[in-house]
Amino acid sequence: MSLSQVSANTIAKEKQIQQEIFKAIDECQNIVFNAGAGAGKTYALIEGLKYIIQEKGGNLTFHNQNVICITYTNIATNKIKEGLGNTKLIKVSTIHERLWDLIKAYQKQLLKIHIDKLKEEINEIENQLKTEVNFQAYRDLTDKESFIKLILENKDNYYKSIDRSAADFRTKIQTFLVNHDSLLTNVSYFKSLVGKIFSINNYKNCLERIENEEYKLVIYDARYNSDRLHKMMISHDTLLEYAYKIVDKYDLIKQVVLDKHPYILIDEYQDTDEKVIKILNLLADYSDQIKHKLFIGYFGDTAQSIYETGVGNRLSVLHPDLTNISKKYNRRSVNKVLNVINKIRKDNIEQESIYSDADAGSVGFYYGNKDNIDSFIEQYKTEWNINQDNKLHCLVLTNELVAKYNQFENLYRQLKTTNYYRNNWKSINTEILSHELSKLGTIPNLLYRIIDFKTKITNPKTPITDFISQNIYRDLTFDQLKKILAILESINGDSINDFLESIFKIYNKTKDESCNKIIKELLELDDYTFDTFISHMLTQLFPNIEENDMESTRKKIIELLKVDYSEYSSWFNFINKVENQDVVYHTYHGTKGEEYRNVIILMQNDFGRQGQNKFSSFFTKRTYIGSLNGEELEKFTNTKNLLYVSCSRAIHNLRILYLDDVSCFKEGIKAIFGEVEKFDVRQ
DNA sequence: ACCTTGTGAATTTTT
DNA sequence: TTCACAAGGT
Repeated sequence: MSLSQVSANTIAKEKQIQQEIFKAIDECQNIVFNAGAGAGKTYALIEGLKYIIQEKGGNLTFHNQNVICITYTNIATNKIKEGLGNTKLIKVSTIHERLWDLIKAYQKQLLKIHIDKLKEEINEIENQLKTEVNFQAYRDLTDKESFIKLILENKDNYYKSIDRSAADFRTKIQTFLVNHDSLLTNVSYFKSLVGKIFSINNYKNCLERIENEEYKLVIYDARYNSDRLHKMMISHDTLLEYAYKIVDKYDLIKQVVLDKHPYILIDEYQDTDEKVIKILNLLADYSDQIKHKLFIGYFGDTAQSIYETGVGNRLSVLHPDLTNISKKYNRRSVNKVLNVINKIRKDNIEQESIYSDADAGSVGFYYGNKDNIDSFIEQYKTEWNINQDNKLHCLVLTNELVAKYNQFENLYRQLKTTNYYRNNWKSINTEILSHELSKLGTIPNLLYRIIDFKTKITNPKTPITDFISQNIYRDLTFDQLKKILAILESINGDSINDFLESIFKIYNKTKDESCNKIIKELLELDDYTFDTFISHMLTQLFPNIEENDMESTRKKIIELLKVDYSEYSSWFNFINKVENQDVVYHTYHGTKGEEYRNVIILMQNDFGRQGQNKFSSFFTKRTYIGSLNGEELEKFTNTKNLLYVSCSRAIHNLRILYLDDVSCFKEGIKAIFGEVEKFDVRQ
C-alpha cells in the first residue's frame, strides 16, 4: 500500500513550519499562511487555535476575551469545530454570521447607513433614467408624473400580464395605460422602466416609514440571496458593505471588537470578499494606533481562488505588512499527480510528498469526442477495478451534465423550463440541486418530501416514527396504528403522479383522522384533492398565467409528475449525497476541499457564455505567460486555478478526456501532462 | 446597410 | 438579468 510511509525528515520540517506560526502568534505578528492543495492547511489552523487555547487561554478567560475564527462555508465551520473539540474560547463561524453578530446591536448607526444606501440607490436609478438609451421615450414624456401615478395604481394588473408575449402584453397594458404608446414600442425597455419606477417608489416609501419611526431595525436575512432594502432587509453582500462602513466610521466599535477579540484567524482567505479584508485591515491599523495587541492570521492558497468575488492574490495589496509563511509538503497525492499540479500552478509553492512511498498511481491526458465518454469511463472502471469501495469520481463542468449523468436529466430540464425558473434562473441550481433541504425551492422541497414519504412507507424496514410524526404517533393505540399502516400500505402508484392520485383517493375515502393528519403534515395544502395539488404546483411554477393557457400548463405539470420515477429517485439520492453508483459525478467547482482516489475530468474548449475557448486558450497562453496582463491575465489565472483545484483532487489516478480538437495547443498540454494521446478503445 | 425590436438561452459557488 | 441573434423595418 502506497502513501503509508512518512519520511522522518519531512515531518521534522513540517513541525518547524508549525513552530513559525506559533512564534507569530506569540509576537502578534500578522501572517499569511500559504499552502497548496492537500497540504493540511486546516490542520495547521486548528493547531494554531489549540496553541492559543493552551498558551493564552488563562489570560483570555481572565479578561473575558475570545478568539475569532472565520470560515467561508458552514461545512468548513463544522469541520473546524469538530477538530477543535468543545471550547468557549474560540468562536468559530462563517464570516457573515460573525460580522452580523458584531454589528447588529448598533441599530442607530445601521439605520443611518441604511438611509444613505436607500438614497444612493434612488440616485443611481434616477441617473439611469436620465442617461440610458433605453429610456429615451420616457425622457420625452411631457407628463411623467401622471404616467408614474397610473402605473403605480395598476401594479397588480401589470404583474398579471408580465409573463405574456410582447404583443399580448402590450394590449393588456394599453387597457389602463392609454396614450402612452411611445413607451410601449419596445416591451422589454418598458418592463425595465417600470421595474425602476417601482423600486424608486418602494425606497421612497421606506424612507418615509423610517422618518415616521415605523421602521427602526435593519435585519440581515441569510435565507435570501438579494436585498429587500425597502423592507429593511439586507442580504450577504450588503451585510459586508454595512459592516465595513460601520467599522470604518466608528472608532468605538473598532475598539470594542479589538478589546474582546485579540486573535482573529481566517480560513480559506482567498475566497473572502475584499470588504472583509478591508475591515480586518482597519482593525489592524487601529490596534497599532491605540497600542492594543491583535493577531491576524490568514490561511489559504491563492491558486485555489476560483470565484471572482474572492480576494485571491490581492491580499497583500489590501492588507500590507503580513509575514509570509508557506508550506510545500503534501499529504494527499502520489508523485505523478504532484508533478502535474506543480506544473499547473508554477509558482513558489512546489509541493513535495511527505511520504517516501509516493511513486505509485498514474496520470494521463487524452483527447476525443463526446461519443468516447462512455467507453473512456468503462475502460478505467475495469483498469482501476472500480467498485463500491473504490469509486470513480468524474468531474464535469456544468450542473446540467451532473443532472444528466446522475440520471435525472428530464426532471431537471422540466423544472428548469417552468416560468418560475425562467424568471428566477439564478435560483435554479440552489433551489433544485442544493444538498441542504432548507435551501430547496418550494416545489422541489415538496417533491422531496413526497419521495421521502414514498420511500419510507414502501420500505418495510423503516421505523414507524420515521414517517409518523411524534405528535400523531403518541396518541395512537396499537389497533389504530395497525389500521393506519394498512391504509398507508395500500397507497400505490409508480410515478409521483399515480402515487399522489392514490393518496388523495385514500384521503377522501377513508375518514381515518390520524391517517389524514399524516397526509396533511406531508403536503400542507388548503384542500386535499388532486386538483388542488395541481393548482398549487401551477401557482408556484407558472405564476400569473392566463385562463386560456390553463389547460396546456396543467398538462405540463402532469408531465412533470409523470417523469420516470427512477429520475426522482436519482435526484433524491443526489440531494441526500447518497453515492450508490460506482461512478460519481460532480462539477469541477463542487469538489473543492474533497479528495478522491480515482478521478476522471471531462474537459473542453468552452465553459459558458463568457468562457469561449477558456481551456484551449489557457493551454495556448501558458507558453507566453509573461506577456499577459489585465483582464487577459485574470482570465488565465482563473482557468489555471480551476484546473489546479480539479486535478489536485486526485490521490492516486488521474485521467483527463478532452472533448475538442487539441492540435493547436498540444504543446501547452504536453508541458503539463507530458503526453497527449487520442483516445481509442483498447481491444 | 443599418437600426429597432423581440425572443430565447445562459457557468461555477458561498453567505 | 444580460446578451446574441434573427426578423423586420427604414
